[in-house]
Amino acid sequence: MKRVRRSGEERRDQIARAALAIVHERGTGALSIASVAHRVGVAPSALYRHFPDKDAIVGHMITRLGAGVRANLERAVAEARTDAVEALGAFLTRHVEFLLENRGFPMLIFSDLVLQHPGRRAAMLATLDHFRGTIGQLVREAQRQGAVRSDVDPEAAAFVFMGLFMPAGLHWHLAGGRTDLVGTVRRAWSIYLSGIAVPRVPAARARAPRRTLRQEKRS
Amino acid sequence: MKRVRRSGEERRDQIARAALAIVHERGTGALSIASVAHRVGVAPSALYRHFPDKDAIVGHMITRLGAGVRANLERAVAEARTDAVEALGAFLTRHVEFLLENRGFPMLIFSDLVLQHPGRRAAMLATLDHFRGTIGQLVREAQRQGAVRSDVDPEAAAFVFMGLFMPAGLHWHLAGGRTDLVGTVRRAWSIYLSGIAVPRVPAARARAPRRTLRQEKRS
DNA sequence: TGTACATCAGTGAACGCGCGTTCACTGATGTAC
DNA sequence: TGTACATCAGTGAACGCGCGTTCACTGATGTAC
Repeated sequence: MKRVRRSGEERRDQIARAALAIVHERGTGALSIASVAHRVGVAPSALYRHFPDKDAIVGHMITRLGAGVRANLERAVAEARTDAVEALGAFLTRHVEFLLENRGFPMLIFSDLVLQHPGRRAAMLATLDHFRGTIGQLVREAQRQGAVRSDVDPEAAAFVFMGLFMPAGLHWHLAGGRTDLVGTVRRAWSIYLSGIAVPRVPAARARAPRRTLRQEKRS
Repeated sequence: MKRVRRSGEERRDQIARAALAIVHERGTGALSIASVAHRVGVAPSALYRHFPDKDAIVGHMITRLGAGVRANLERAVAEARTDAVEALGAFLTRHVEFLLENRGFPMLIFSDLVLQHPGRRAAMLATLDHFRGTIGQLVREAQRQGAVRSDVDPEAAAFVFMGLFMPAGLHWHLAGGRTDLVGTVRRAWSIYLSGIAVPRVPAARARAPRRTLRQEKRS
């Protein structure tokens, strides 16, 4: 067999990507040293040159994915200074695109690899709290900007926000990627916006329309 | 060892309940013939007197759970004749209670046991479509009853409805059951209602208030 | 009520299999001289 | 530019382990007489 030698970090990322692809295509139960090695094109024992054990491979995958989610959130916070509602909408789209690029991610979160591993479970809870907290912060910012009703509970609004992509994602996954995930999430976002936005004032007392609040059109 | 003999269907249900408890407590990876048998208090080989193989045990669990969800949905449809919005709210509470009584259920749905099993995956998609379809139907009924705005897309509203308990449930699970799941879902329901309900008419043109539409109070 | 028998839930040893991991060895690559 | 050597990614055989499942056997329970 021809041996192809690769240097450290390049191989580590390649292994993590192969592992995520296997989780997406065949589930976490198919994630074995043998299956990852086969996908990378290497003998199973070769993986131990790059990671101390299987657990470290899973850890590397999750760390990279968590960093991706946090980067998107930070970008949303920066964008929220000008228009918090638009920042929320843009983040939602970006987050769905991120999930589409890392399709094994949701399955990984709900798997034993995370839920039965105390450290990673705690880290996942912290990430979830960070996610909720940031969304809640953006909702408060939107309230300050006058785009979201002041009687809306930002905490609850953050929970509902996370619910905008979860059912659509589950359906998309069960249907084998044959549903319009982006469109479904966009329509859900539209309803969400109606639920939290400052209502349109009666025509007689109308102020100038908000340009930045891009409400979706419904058929 | 003392042998305790049990008749057929009683044992089958006991085995299914033990399996679900193991999934909840230790994850699907810990669901083995040995672990289930140990929990039931029987030798591993004894399970083969009640099920042809492990797959049949998983199938029995899922069938029972699916029937529970469908029963709750049918009850909601019956209740919707008088007040569809109240039926939706009551169903949401009942569904959360059902999840609390069958705590391994969400983990089971997202596991390889369902996702990597073509038949069960198709059945799960059908159940999800049935769920969405029924909720959409209730939203349409609520529109006919004048409680939900006519410009709301019932399909999208059904997706958002499913998102009301998913993030709260995930958070509850990651936090080890130490969050107020029922309260969180109730607050999410409140925001959802604001998003789809017919807006309160200005005081000058106010009609009689709808008694049956119980909107949650926010602090 | 007492006895003989059929039924069938439960048992424990054994199996083949894929798993994660170890380890002595290989040989291509980069570097020092 | 050529040679000797250190480095280290990759190899394949071997390991112990838990898995799902099989199978001949056990013995308590229910029933027929």
